Amino acid sequence: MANKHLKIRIYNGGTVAMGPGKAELLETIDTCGSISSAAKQMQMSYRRAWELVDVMNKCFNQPVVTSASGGQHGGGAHLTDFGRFILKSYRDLVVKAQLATELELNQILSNLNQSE
Amino acid sequence: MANKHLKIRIYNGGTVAMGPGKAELLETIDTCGSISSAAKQMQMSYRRAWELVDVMNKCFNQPVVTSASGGQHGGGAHLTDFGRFILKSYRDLVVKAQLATELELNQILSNLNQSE
DNA sequence: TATCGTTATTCCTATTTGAATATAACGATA
DNA sequence: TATCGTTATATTCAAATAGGAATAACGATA
Repeated sequence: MANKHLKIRIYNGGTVAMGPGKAELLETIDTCGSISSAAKQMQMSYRRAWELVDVMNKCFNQPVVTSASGGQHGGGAHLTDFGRFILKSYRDLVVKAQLATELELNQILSNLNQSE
Repeated sequence: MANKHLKIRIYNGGTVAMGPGKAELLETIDTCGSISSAAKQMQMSYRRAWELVDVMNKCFNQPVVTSASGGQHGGGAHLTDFGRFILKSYRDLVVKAQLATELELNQILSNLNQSE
């Protein structure tokens, strides 16, 4: 039953500004301190991780992640306060949505076949 | 600001059982009476519309759409009572989710750049 | 100034997706 | 039984997407 679930994405025009994957990436960058190590931990190419960050930074009116190259450890990336704010808003949004729609969600999920 | 919005999809494993596009298709089939005319109205290929219906019918433990070929007008398709039930559940779910997350949604949407 | 791991970017290829086309089957009706 | 518009399905081709590999730039440190 863990494979039946709800996903919420927030769009800016045709592009996803925030969603499950981007939120997870932000959290992983926060704990890892760099895009590359976050990508490795999430088993995602650096290219893709960087692109997701780029999309977010371009969608919002402030950067959610700042980064620098060079230095002793090659550089790194970290969430901005704004990034933390957006991330928390999204996480809260998902939780509240799940709570508020328990009835309807269950009406749908309980009628799904098993998958995988 | 109409281009900033939230989309909710419900997954059965890796496949989308219900989402904005499938819900709209169900409504259009309901008013049109056939997959082909619904596809035409939504400017979507018949092949794609049929596939979306097929995915839904396979995801759920009962069909959401039944169809028949042949007859005076070539046949047609219509929503089952179960299909109407799932559709209404999804529509209610989306409305309730929006209402319950107004604060967080606005915190995110208000920080998005304009797009298009 | 050489080293290091990371950021940032480009290029090319493989895979996936989507659309268009074609065709058979269907069955109520005239 | 001929007609009709639809369902259902396969095939092919173009387009979009994803992924991998390669490389330059960066800057603190030794």
